[in-house]
Amino acid sequence: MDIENAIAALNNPIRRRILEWLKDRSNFPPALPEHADLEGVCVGYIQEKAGLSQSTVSNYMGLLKQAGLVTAERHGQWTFYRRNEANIQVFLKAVQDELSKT
Amino acid sequence: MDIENAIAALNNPIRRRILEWLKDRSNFPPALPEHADLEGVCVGYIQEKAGLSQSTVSNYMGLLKQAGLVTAERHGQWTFYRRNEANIQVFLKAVQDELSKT
DNA sequence: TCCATATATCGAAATATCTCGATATTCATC
DNA sequence: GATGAATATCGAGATATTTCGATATATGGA
Repeated sequence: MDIENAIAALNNPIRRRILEWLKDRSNFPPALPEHADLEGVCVGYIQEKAGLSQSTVSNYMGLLKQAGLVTAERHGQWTFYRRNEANIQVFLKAVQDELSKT
Repeated sequence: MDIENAIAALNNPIRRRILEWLKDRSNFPPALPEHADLEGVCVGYIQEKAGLSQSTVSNYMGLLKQAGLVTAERHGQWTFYRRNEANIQVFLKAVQDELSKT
């Protein structure tokens, strides 16, 4: 958990929005039947929702992953991204500890 | 309290460090006798501690102020900056609300 | 009024980020 | 092994940030 990378990754409204969307799978189209049991959302769905180019969204997800805010799992030709809830909490605690006075 | 500006202001290790230093007045040289009753730290002291140019530090403090993380008070030729604890808490709450899942 | 001090603002060069289209890689299917 | 689909990586132009020195502004004192 790198607070430096995490803040940089969060310093962009669309990346923050993606993290919010990923809170709820129902923000995206239903998974394909063969993916019904898998967690996370594929890049294509995120791209469609964000309205940015494929390469930009892939890059964004890479930044979020490098920051530890999401995890990636490959299944066939798809990469499924989902929030890393534990690390997000670690980050929030770290920011709170750094910013709070006492 | 603008979460957008605040994250941008915090996306810099020295600005975050300045906010930490400002938690405790004793991180800086003692105030001049005529300022003994005033809150906050003047730009010169912050500059000295940060080891950056005067214009850079003035710019940094302006960014932190615009983000609502500090307040500025002019007294004579000095500007005294101090943390805006209330807004910092508001910011922390906002980030928590935006990032936390539930 | 003139000068020194503290801070703010300006202009610019170096670097980083954003965002894209093009290309490469990976994997499933025929 | 050729093809198509999903994703990653590359290279580049546009824009933003960093940081500085120089200059402007404000204030207090001789």
